[in-house]
Amino acid sequence: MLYAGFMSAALPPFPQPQEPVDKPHLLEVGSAPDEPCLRADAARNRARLLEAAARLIAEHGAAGVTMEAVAAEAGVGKGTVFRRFGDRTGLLTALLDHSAKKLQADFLGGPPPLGPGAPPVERLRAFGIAVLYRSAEQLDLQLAAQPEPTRRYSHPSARALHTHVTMLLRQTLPDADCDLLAQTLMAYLDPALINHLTRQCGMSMERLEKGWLDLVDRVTRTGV
Amino acid sequence: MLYAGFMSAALPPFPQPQEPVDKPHLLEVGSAPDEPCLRADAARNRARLLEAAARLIAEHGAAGVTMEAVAAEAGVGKGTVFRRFGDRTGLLTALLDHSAKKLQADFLGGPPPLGPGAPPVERLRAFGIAVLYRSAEQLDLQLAAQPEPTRRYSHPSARALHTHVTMLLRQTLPDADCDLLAQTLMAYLDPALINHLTRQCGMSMERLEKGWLDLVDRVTRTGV
DNA sequence: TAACGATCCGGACCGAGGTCCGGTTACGTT
DNA sequence: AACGTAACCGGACCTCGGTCCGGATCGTTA
Repeated sequence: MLYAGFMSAALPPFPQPQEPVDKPHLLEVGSAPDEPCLRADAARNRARLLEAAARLIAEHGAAGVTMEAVAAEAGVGKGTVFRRFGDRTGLLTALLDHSAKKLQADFLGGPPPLGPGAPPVERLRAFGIAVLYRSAEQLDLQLAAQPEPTRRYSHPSARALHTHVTMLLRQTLPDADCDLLAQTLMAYLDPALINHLTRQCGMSMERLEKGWLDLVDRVTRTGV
Repeated sequence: MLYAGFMSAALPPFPQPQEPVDKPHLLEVGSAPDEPCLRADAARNRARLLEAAARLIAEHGAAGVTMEAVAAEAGVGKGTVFRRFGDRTGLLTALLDHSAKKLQADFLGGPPPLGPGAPPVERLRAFGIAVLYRSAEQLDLQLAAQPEPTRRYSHPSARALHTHVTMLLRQTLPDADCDLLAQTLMAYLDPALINHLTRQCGMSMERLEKGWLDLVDRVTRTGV
């Protein structure tokens, strides 16, 4: 099983034709009981689609899989795919949802140094390493799931990570513009960059890791 | 006139069907006299296409212009557009070529603090500000011209900037992994990020500017 | 200037993402 | 159990980026 999170939330009363429907519900830790829950057939199809996508991607690579093929493999109409996941990015993102939620759980409530309990800078270091390796594992999928430039940073998952880094930074550098610094740190962990450095420049993961630790040091080094 | 650089280089002897043809010739400072020069009609059409594209983009925005429309506006076949510029990204990049070359000339041979003559850190500061404002001016075009994640960092223009930053860093931090640090600094100047921060988060350019100066300080701050 | 070959042109063609809407199905209600 | 409606399904359809190749052009050589 590569996927998870089969429940999803529907939009407000209005079934306005062709809208996402499958918002990434990260960070919704026990809030509003707002889960209309899919109709039985819809849920079944959703599951089938994720399975089918995972199968095809394992076989042909994320880049070589067409939406129509996924629909066919799932024994479902093309419209159903788009109704459920909005667009290609949405489907791919849903496949990453499991590991995304796990990561989030780890740094929100897991054991130190990733989770609470360790000093902020320590957590920051661990965070980077964790993200680095997670991205490396699923590079192809991460790349294929990357939305167009306009949406890249507004994506809920990206914002969650960014928010966390900002918080850690603020605990260390109360007077700095942590929002911007966090953005910079996150940029270092961008899958596209990791891809470039490892596959096109031939750098080793160890080097990237060292680079992260060094970067964190430099950024958090308080005044001269 | 928004465009420039009407000359272009053709590929080796073999006219292998459907290949770029219009490589961005940045960094070719007076090297090989390797410029077969386009045939008259080809050059004429290239110019027409750039004009047409600039017109349409000014009118409908970079995102709302189709390749076919550009071809039509230029009174040319669709195939001609792709033969000349390879793909959509290629055409958009060509439109940015003028300002790209100007920027490059400025920091390679212009007056300090951008050009040689000022201390490296000073040049780095000026460089970031310059790139920041250049991107802000042509945000839409820069966004639309951004290639897919896999090619983003390998693009010649990006590499040129990166190389320069690396050099400046190495003059300041001879013992650091300047390649990686440069990548981080460049990431701060990514058009997609600037777009997000200014238009989606509502930050001011002044804040971004301060952020850059601060970042450069932190990164170049030599050991405790 | 006539003829020839390399280069280029154009628009029909293809594949893939995304949309639409008539028909179908699930589920609460009576 | 029959019914009504909201939600869902499917696949035809559209658009747009990108490809292909027969035919037209340019520039050169004789």
